[in-house]
Amino acid sequence: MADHDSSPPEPTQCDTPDMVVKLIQSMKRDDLKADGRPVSLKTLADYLGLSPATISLVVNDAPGAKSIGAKTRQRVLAAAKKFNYKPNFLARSLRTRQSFTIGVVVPELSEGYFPMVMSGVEQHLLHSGYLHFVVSHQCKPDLLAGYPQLLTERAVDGFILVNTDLKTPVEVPVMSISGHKKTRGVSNINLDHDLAAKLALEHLYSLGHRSIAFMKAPPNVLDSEFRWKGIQQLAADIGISMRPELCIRVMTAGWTPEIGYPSVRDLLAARRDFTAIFCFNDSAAIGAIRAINDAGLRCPEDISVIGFDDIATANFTTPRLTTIRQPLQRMGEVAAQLLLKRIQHPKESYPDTIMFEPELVVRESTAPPAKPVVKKRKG
Amino acid sequence: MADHDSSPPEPTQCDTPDMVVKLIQSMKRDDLKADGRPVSLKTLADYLGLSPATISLVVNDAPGAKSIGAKTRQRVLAAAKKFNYKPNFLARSLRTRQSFTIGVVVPELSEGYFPMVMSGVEQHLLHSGYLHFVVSHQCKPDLLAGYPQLLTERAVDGFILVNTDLKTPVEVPVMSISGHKKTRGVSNINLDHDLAAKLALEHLYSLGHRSIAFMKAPPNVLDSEFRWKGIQQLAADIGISMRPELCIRVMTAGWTPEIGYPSVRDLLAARRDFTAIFCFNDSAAIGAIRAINDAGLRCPEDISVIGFDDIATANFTTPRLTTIRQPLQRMGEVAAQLLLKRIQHPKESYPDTIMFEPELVVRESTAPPAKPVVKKRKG
DNA sequence: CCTCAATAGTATATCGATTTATCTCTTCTT
DNA sequence: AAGAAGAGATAAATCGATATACTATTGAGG
Repeated sequence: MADHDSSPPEPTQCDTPDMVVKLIQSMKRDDLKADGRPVSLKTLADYLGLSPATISLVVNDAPGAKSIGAKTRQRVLAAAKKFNYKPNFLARSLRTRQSFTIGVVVPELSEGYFPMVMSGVEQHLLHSGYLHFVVSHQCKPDLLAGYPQLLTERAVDGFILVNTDLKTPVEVPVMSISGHKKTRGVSNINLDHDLAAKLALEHLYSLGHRSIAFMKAPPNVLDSEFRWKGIQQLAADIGISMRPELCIRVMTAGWTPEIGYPSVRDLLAARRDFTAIFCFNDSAAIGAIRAINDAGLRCPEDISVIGFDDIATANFTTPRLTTIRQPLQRMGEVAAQLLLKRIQHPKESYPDTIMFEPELVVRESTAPPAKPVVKKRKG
Repeated sequence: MADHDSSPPEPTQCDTPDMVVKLIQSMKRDDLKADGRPVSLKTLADYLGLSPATISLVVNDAPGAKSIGAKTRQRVLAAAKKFNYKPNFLARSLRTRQSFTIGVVVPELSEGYFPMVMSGVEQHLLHSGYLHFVVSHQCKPDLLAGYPQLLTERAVDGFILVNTDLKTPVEVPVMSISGHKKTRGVSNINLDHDLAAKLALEHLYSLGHRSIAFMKAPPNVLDSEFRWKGIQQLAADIGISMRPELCIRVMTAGWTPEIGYPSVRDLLAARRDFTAIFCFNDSAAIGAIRAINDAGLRCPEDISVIGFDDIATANFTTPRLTTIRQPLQRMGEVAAQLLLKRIQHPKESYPDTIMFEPELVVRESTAPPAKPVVKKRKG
């Protein structure tokens, strides 16, 4: 009756229903039914004269598939392949309560920092069959409160927060990169800021710098306080005094050079009794160098600059940037990895903090001060 | 019987089932049922003594809700609010065949270019209740082929491609930024590269440059050929000769300064008979300047450099970068906007190309050549 | 009193998969 | 021959919402 050229394998007098005939006849693309919808379990079941349950079991190689004969199994797999059957993700997610989707919350999509973290995150997630939603809250309170909510409604299986604190807890595992807040259900991925301070300050100190300016990050850089504490501690230990007049604090949010520029410009307008400046990230450092140049000074001859992060551009600025490298991509990767572990094995216990080690990358923006200002008096 | 403190409004002898009693009693959070699952239509229906259909109609303010009385409507809305009812996205998407999700495909998550486009995209999508998946194909053929497939399985309502060509067509609307390929169902968002070439070359020409080097983008920068054609055309018009020896072509993929550096370093090692160089993007320009400095030359005194894109860092490098600005954020925004229109009104007809105008941003990296090399002979 | 229309809401099928309990045959055992 | 065991597959409930067709009631009009 049906004059189709390709018949179901093992034709056990399968009474092909109309729909299937149409399917076969209209087959421009093997993966679309006559109505333009993708092939479903049911279509496949009708085609093979089996039940949807059987198909499902075989296709997923589920435990229950043990009871399906080898021959049938082959038939199913062959048909699935022939019609390029792909399970409907929404239907499956609805049933299994797993979306294979992660929510990623970042302050903004800017240069340098976030792309590096994200590329680590993406790399691991994609390997594991997960996709992710990205939202950027711009440090606006309403978005900060709303996005986790929104993502929860979208049924994400977990969160990765980058430099972002949750206002209200969520019901799924959370990884927080540079978050620092100890919360139940949240694992933190942080840098060892004490070590970072040590690397940076000892480097400057060993070059001969004694009068150092510090650019403290704005409050919405959550690492800020920790990095600051590390710096203060170490300055005390080494014997570098942190004169308040030389500690500038950026107050505006953002991860672009625009952040570093005005504060250093203003500082230089007010005073020049320092030989180095420690910036809270590389972008700010680029802004700082620009301000130094604009003030008619040179980096590093007049003022050394050290940055933080080691973004891709750092190695190509003039001068090349000396900086404290954060293994950002790796941190993103580990965040993704641990998150998936926590999602897949929720019962186990997991570390609530994972610490990464920074690394000093010496390039050209730091050098011995031209006229070393040695401060003798201590404490 | 049920001694709960909060009874359903309008107690029309509603025979609260056990479940509801438990619900009320265990109410730590109003939005979770006793079993820890979110409140569903059914829960709400049982609670109010109505049918799920009614709740659905009212909550969605659907056309059919006209037939629901004002009093009932109020009760439903009040209860929905009280229990913080949020429809299950997966269930809804399954039924309505709309995921409110867009797939965004980019080559990589790098500095500069992509974050700017993405922030425009994100801004518009979020406003409209859409989220997006981001995948980066790294210019690898298998990923390039696989990701659109993957995203299709995830039931995205549309695609935004950034500097990416689809290998096989998809069934949903597509916006292609910097794509240039005319395909049915794909709208292109492009820059006017002829104008861009004009702006750049006339700027250099008017400064007195006659011997100009050109850095041609690698093949995986899809704008490459168009920008190149525009440049060649204009060079001919103006009377600037493009000597092949001065046309360098970057072959490796990537959007970091690392791309521009080696080619310019090698060029300078071979010859120095040019006074300006036109780079295919700002990152490459940063790399180029670095190579110029490393060769013991100065920018712009010895060699002027002009970039492309106007990324955030361009205004803070030393020297500040003269560049051709692409309205990247705006392009992302328009892509998102038109995509949603196409998704929501598929029948209408839409432009297959939207052209944006570039803008010349003059900063410090271009200046008159120290010893203008005037070439008199023409064609 | 009957009909028509409007009002208020519900029953039911559906979207496409997953999962568990069950059912039907064989075949083997005793 | 009865019963157990196992193989092979399925029926049916479920996930949570949406959309269409339908019922029941009331009131108005003739």
